[in-house]
Amino acid sequence: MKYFFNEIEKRWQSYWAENQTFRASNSSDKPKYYVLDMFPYPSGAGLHVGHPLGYIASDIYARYKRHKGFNVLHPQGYDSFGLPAEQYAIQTGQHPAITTENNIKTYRRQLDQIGFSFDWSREVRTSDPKYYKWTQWIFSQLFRSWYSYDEGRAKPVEDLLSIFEKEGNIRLNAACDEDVDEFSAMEWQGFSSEEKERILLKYRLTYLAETEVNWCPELGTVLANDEVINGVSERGGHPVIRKKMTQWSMRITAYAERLLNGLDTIDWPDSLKESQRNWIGRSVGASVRFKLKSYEDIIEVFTTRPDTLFGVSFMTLAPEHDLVRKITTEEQRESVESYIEATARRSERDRMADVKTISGVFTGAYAEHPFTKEPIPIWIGDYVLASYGTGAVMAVPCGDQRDYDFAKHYGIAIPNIFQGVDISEEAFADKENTIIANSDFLNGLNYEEAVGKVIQELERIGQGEGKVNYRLRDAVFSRQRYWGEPFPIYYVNGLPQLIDKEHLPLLLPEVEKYLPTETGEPPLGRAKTWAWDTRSNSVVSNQEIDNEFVFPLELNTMPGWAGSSQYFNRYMDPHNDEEIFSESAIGYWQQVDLYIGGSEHATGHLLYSRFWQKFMYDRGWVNHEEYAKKLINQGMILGTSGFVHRIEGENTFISADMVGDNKVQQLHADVSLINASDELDVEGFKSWRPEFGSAKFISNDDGVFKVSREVEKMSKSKYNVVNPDDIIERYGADSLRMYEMFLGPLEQYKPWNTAGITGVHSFLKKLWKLYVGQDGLKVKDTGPSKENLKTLHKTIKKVEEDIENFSFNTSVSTFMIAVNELTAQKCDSKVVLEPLLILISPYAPHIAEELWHMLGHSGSIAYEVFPEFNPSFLVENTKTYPISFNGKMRFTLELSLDLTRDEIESEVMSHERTIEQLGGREPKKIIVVPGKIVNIVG
RNA sequence: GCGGAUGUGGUGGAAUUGGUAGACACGCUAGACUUAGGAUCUAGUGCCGCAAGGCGUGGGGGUUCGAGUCCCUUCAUCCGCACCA
Repeated sequence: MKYFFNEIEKRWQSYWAENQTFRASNSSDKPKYYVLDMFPYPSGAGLHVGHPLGYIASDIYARYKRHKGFNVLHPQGYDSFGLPAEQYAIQTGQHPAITTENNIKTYRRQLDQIGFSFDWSREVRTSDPKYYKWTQWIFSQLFRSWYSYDEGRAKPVEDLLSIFEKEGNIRLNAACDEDVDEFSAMEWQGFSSEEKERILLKYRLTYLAETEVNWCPELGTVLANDEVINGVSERGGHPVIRKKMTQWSMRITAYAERLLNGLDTIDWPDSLKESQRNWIGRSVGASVRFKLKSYEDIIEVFTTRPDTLFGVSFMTLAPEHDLVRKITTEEQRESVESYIEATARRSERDRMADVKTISGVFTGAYAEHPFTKEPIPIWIGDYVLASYGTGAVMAVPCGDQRDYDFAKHYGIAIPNIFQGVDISEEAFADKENTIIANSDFLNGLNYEEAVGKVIQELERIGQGEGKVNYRLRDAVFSRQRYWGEPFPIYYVNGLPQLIDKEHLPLLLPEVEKYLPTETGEPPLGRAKTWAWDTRSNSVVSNQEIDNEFVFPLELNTMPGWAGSSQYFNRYMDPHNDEEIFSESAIGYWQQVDLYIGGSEHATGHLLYSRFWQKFMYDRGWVNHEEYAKKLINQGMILGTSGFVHRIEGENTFISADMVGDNKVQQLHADVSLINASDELDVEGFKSWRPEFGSAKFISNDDGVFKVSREVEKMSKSKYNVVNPDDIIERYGADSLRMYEMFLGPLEQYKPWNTAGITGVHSFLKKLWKLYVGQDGLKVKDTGPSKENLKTLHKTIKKVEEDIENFSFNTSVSTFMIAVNELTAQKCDSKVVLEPLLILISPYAPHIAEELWHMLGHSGSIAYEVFPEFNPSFLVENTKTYPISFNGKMRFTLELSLDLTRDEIESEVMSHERTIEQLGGREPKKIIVVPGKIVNIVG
């Protein structure tokens, strides 16, 4: 009987579907385990072999945990709102919902044939109204909440109202907009309800604000900071400019400190945590307020070096700073104005790229030093960023290289405030070895002492205090797109009003075109039925807007990360129409135990979702502040592109090893036309690209045409995509699964190389032959040999360790060794071969099910409990051998695992060694040299 | 500039806590059996050398009886952040 993998795999996939084998229950006697994948965006191109890597790893772990007796939740869904479907809609007029539905069908078919153990009964789609109802609900809860710094948590707005009623906002320590004025309880009570609403909006966790945003004219939308890479859009690479717009924002900055501290409590990769720490960008220092010489206004700066306050010789403001125009003197006005204009014209990208040029202009105005009262000239310069700190810096040229360069360039004084340091060539920025001088009350102090002292003095005179500053900005939450969640918001006199939970979801309206309107409004501006009737609480025609009962609805939609920020909790109770999830569901599943996904989401999804989780926690809807205990980043599988070489200016291609001094262009050739020896199928290439049908091809001396190879991201446009369908067709899903794991460590980036798959494929054939001969099943009820058992238990031990450490690649090797050994031993004992199947089934579930079935079992192998590891079979011979070294003799003792502690002890004592270093472990091997125990292995 | 990671055969990669480096697989070499199986089986395969033997984990140094592993230093590659005050 041959191993017909295609037949076997289809049979078991339909068995699992029919029997709902992997359906998880929300109650069980077993302990729970939640294994989560980052759900995919269903793109039109379908899956390539790189996509399932993480899914295979998590599936192995999920199946392993079931074998270990856990009730495993392993769901899957689709992040189905997004730009590509919308752009396709703009081009073709096809509704994004249809595109999305088709793409999902392809994804599901491809996922199914890999044999994942997903519980599809819990599938969620972010574009499904039943799902986005709850995305809208969370938005409304954020709208109804504010953040108390005193209590360190989010609270309902009602609490804020009662504080305002009782004592105004004078003593309030809450996250809010910069421009909130103080008011007393009396004043609050005197405000109109409209004024009250405007003030409340400044405290809500999601709020409307005129913000400077990353506007991408090409995409017609605003992008979040993490969607802008080097000044161009992440998607499409279009230029991005700064623009002021009224937008919804999320007050994520309120959570900056907790997002940072929380990182210490979770088992996530260090590099990813570091990215988030960089992104949050905490720096400790002081806020200092400088009085202006001729105005009432003050300039507030943030500095990490308040100890150098006496070294200030000028100040620099960002050109966009609010006070610039006001304080500029008449003589300087012209040059200041032209500088501001020049800066505005430069894109953020140019500004970043051009770090070396020093530029700035004197405003003519002076500030006053808080202690010496000396005048400090105020400059503007584009090295100061409006978006960081207060957009103003106190310049200390002796202690900061940029300030130093600026001062040198414009001939500003560079006073030295460091004891025994030469600053004639460059600034001295070393905090550790600082002794302050020429600084009045700070003289003789080191960095730490000086910081403490100066902050104390600043506080005393009311011109500053210690401060922690963050790089993290509030997250812009509006997108000028069609294919996203509508905001549950309508406007009365320009003020946002929430639509109640009972009337959600607010469905996405139909539009004729998916482009922005002629007047530049978002696509929802084209919807004819997009007004809110407060009497019927329903959507009605825009024509009915009467400013009394019927009001306009929000035209923006939510960004991609909205739908992905709570999906992991929704899986716990995905069909609940009354609540986002029930208390009992969240109480049972608690949090994600293992989350596997790509590191590209480090500062996007993985930060925003932590933020929402903390908010949900504050309001008591979830019971863990971090939703994912452990996270693993799977490395990308890269493509190996092939390049043909065309001689410049001619329609002649030349074999890669014949190029020599010829000037050539490199062109991508489809990888399916290239064999493992880098030889091109020339005829295939000609018909693949008709324009090259008549081209000449110069082969090498062996008569073959070679291509050159390069490792790149797998992508359609690079013609290096390997489709899993083809691999499965030829080698089977089990081979694909095992090979993807065998390719290398899970976390590593690695190129796909189809050639090596024959190794794991022939392993599966050998495995099959171990159980099945020409006349059928070979397995017998005979007793196992000691050797058989040793192989089995060695394998169990190693594979368990490997899975627990996520070293899936080495366990594939372990299986190969085991099968080779058992084949050599001619093992036919059921006692050995049955548990081996359970061990292999997470990796190659189809062949395991088939053989399990052939062994006479009626149910699925998926819930069989893993065999216990029994170390007594791991008998090693005790070996002693002398090794001579440096004229002295040393010797190694190898003791077997089945010795008791006492036996080991006496063995060691007989060599007159101490036992202290043995610890509590049961050693397998003790290595001893004369005089001391060197090491214990075991 | 700051931070993180990685350097092992022709290739992907193994090597628990410092203990026989190169498991396993690809590829390659030779052979066997057969030519409809994308075969299978046997032997070999780090480098130099006929051999004895020597050399070997990016380079240099150190600790140790012993270093791929620990420490210092240096080089290379990749990733994140960045006129961040």
